[in-house]
Amino acid sequence: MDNAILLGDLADLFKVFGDSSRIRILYELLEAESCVNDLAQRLDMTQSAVSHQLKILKMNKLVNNRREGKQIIYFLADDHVSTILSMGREHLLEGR
Amino acid sequence: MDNAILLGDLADLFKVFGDSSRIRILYELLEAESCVNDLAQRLDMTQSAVSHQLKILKMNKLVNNRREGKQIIYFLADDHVSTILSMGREHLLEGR
DNA sequence: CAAACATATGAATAAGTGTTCATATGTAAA
DNA sequence: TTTACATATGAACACTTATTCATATGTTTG
Repeated sequence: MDNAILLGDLADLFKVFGDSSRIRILYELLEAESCVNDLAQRLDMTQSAVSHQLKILKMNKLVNNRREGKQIIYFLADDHVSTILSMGREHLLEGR
Repeated sequence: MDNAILLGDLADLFKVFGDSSRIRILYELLEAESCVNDLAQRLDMTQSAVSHQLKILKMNKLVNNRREGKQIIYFLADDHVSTILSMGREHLLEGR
């Protein structure tokens, strides 16, 4: 058995969380799944910028999507996302 | 009461984890507290590079240090560090 | 106090990255 | 099959950042 994880991969995963635009997208999706334009509007970002970031989130399996008519609905891939975010929050809260 | 966390701060925290040098340092410290030169040797990094990264880890309260004679011993600040690392590992392991 | 050892720091450089702009792809409606 | 809508993509630019090199700070030993 080989449970070993490449530390580089681990760093790459955290790198995804290390951008405030992506964090804000994840938080939005934590509340409700939504399409690209809705995210862009709510976060006051360009449609292009959101799309670029969603691609990165998807590649890292943090979000998934499905087509629904014209639009594409994005949603969180699993609950690791919210767990990881919570751990980060806790660390910040205790460091006050 | 205000439990709110600035999402930018959260991103900044994860940014710290998003570098393989820092992750490797944290993993070494997870096994045993150590001084700068030992880390540099074991990780095959410059003493300067290690020192620079330790400074960032310290600023973010992920590690602490104490002086012991000539050398300065670094160690993990709390167990959030290992918890956060574990969450990341789990996500990677399940995505296979 | 001087020499040796351990760590920290600052400037410079190279590599990586997020956003914007323009445009392409793909889907639904007329 | 045009037209309009929703999203994706690629190139360019500005910005951040990790490492290296040289050197400074601080501690112990002779």
